[in-house]
Amino acid sequence: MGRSSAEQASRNRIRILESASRLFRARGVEAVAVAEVMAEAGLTVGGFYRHFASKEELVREACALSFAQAAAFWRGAAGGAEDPQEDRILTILRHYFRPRPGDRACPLLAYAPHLSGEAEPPAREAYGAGAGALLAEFLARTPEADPEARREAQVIFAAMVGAQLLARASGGADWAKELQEAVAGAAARR
Amino acid sequence: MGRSSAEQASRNRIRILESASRLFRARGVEAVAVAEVMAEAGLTVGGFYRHFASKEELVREACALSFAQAAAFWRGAAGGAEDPQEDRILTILRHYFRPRPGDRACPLLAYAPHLSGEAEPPAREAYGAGAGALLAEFLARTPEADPEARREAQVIFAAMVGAQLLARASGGADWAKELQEAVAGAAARR
DNA sequence: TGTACATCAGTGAACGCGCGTTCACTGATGTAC
DNA sequence: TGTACATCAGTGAACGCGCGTTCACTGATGTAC
Repeated sequence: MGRSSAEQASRNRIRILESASRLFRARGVEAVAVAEVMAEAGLTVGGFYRHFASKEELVREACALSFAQAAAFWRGAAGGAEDPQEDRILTILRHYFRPRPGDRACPLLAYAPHLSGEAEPPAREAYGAGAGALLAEFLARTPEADPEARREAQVIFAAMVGAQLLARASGGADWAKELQEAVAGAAARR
Repeated sequence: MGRSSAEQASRNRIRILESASRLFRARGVEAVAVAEVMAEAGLTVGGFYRHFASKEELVREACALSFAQAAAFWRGAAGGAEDPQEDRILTILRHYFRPRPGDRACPLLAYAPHLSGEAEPPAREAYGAGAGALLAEFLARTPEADPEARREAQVIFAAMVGAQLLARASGGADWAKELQEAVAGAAARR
């Protein structure tokens, strides 16, 4: 196989990013090799560096994509609730805790470990921007003029992430499930 | 250097665990090499396998130790509050968010990434037990007979963990600090 | 108590493996005339 | 439009490095007599 056309090449670039987003969300950044991402995209390792300067750069762009996908999913989930009167935050939260295929796992958790250690600023910024946007999506479902409701929603957002982390890490311990229920209860009771 | 005495050996074993606990909490399990743990304990790599069957086994025991240390620290922090009338959950939470040396970082976050992926059950159980005990320590500071207060404390616990995760991963983004403040506010207002 | 010997904690080098990255090469694409 | 040539997306093997683990060896410790 020789050189690909410019259009084919940019299609491939997108495929690589989509594969990376899926795999990183499913198994985390460290556990996924560049070669695996390329194979998933139907390519071989060598070509990778025609598209990205390093794995770090791939992580940055895949991270941004993952957050964009999650935000779009939240919009769809909250918009498409059966009962339009139902609390939209609660809808998102139910979706969040529902078991789902790994490749749609929450980027908030999936990319965090790789960044908490020794990551460079650009990667942190990609995460910070994406996660901030997701939080904004969440808080947009709360009355503008009510700062108290906003703070409550912030607490619920943080609790949602924390409870999910603990449930995953403990392998679904009972106390972790109890935490999730408490968070869902708080969201319902707002 | 030849064989060490039985007492020296068991002292060394403890030193290895303490080094591992420090390093794992500071930088995470994956980022710390066995050789580094041994060097920190004043030993060399080769001797490691006289004490532990594998790195995984070290992780399990270090994880248990880290949680025990954190629980003891919480007890001390809550017990030693200047104003004995001050809310003890709030005291723990203030401690939790306060910046501190990496080697005292929260095991809830430090060990989670290594387990969320493909860890074996025994490691998950060590985490589940330790984290469950830490949660119990937290909930013990809430009135026994008030199930509503208990649920509130559970939400605050989860929110505390989630807010800290987001603050770390985003590198201290403004929105993350705002989350932390909202959580602290909720704990104060209980 | 003293002596001979087996045990085994700790050493330091080497092995094996996975992974990020590089490189010479291929041949279709794009371009200049 | 056709032709000659440069470009460069993608290939597949190789390199280099870090890390978990193994291994032959050392010599102090522990034990049997």
